[in-house]
Amino acid sequence: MEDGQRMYSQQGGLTNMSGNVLPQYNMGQDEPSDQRKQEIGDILQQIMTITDQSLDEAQARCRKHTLNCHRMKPALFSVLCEIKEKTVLSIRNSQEEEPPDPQLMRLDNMLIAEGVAGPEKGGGSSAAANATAAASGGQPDSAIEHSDYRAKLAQIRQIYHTELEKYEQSDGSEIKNSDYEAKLAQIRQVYQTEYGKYEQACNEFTTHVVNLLREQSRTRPIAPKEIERMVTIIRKKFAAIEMQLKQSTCEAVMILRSRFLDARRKRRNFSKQATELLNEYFYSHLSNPYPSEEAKEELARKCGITVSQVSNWFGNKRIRYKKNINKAQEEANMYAAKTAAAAAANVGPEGGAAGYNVGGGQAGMYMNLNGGDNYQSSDNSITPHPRSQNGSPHDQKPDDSTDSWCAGAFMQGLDGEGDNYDGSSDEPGLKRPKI
DNA sequence: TCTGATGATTGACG
DNA sequence: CGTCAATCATCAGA
Repeated sequence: MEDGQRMYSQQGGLTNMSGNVLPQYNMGQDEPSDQRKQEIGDILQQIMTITDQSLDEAQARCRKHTLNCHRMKPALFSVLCEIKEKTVLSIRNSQEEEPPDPQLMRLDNMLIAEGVAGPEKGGGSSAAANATAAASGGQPDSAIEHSDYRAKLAQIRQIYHTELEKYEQSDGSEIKNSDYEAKLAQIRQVYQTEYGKYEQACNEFTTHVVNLLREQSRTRPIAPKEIERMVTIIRKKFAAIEMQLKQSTCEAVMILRSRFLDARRKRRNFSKQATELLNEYFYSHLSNPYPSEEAKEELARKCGITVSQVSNWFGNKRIRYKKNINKAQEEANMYAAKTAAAAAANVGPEGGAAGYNVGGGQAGMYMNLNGGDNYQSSDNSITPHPRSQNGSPHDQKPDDSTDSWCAGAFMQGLDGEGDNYDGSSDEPGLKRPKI
């Protein structure tokens, strides 16, 4: 804009950028009269200073009016426009039609792929459309100040980043399956909100500038084309912010995803106390180690883990107990003794090990099963393994899970309260080869 | 570094 | 849907 001021000399002579006089713009007069010279000088002076005057002054309005009504104005105006056409525009015309930023395209593609942006689910496009509608449909005179605009941008950025951090920090250690979708949705929402705000700010500012230019175009040679160009320049400036927003969103999605994938495989041992509690429950319900939903919830609460973790634990425990009964028995012994001791301390000798239906029976039962009665009947064609050998049941696919847990071994009396565990039965033959 | 223990995941089954 | 069985991936102690 300032080039305009430099372009026009006080004498009314017109110079181009290099300062040469342009004779063809001498209004066609060989020798303009002094008065005419004076008039032209006046009007140019007014034109040059008009941008320095504040817009809302009544006085300024008055001056603008007189300027606009000046009889020389149309002629001068067209000349100025022509000059501009030939200088400024031709300079800038060369750098139009830039291809879209490839990085922005990449970001866009990723956001669409992740479902953060895109048409489905009322994505960013609709938010953008809303923002556009709001901005364009709104008052055109919503001329925000320059400082306002900066503050707004800063605000957008800040809000976005605080939100982002909130999501990143919120117990990132444990991301469960359901959480992932929820968090992605949160990111999507933040992104769309912020994108909307960004669009709105951009549009407001653009509108503001356009209005300003239109206003000034009445007194200065500003062509519609130039206004358009200014709009694209503004968009370009704003694009940096857009890029930042998209980049941050992409990062957030990537972080979320990697954390989620990590969390799936990460394994943290339960606390000793939790394991203790679980083991106590397991061994005290060894005849039927299938806790009800309520029991699971109770255990989960006591252990500070989730119900599904309790389920996992019992699933693992059962299968591993069966796989290695010998060892498990030692453990069972331990827990039986422990509880017995605890009970003895609390209640008295008679109440000891009340809950422990385990019984040395297990091992024996298990043996019996394999050795004798009905086990092989259930086991199809496979020849029954002689108990004494460690030929071991580990190859039994159909397994003993037929009617009851662990080959139905512990079914009977074991459940009874009274009987405490006698670790007497030790069956070396039970040892099964490790897989 | 090796190895057993262990929590989590997956596919099959009833 | 809950469970089993196999398997994976990591932890933790030697």
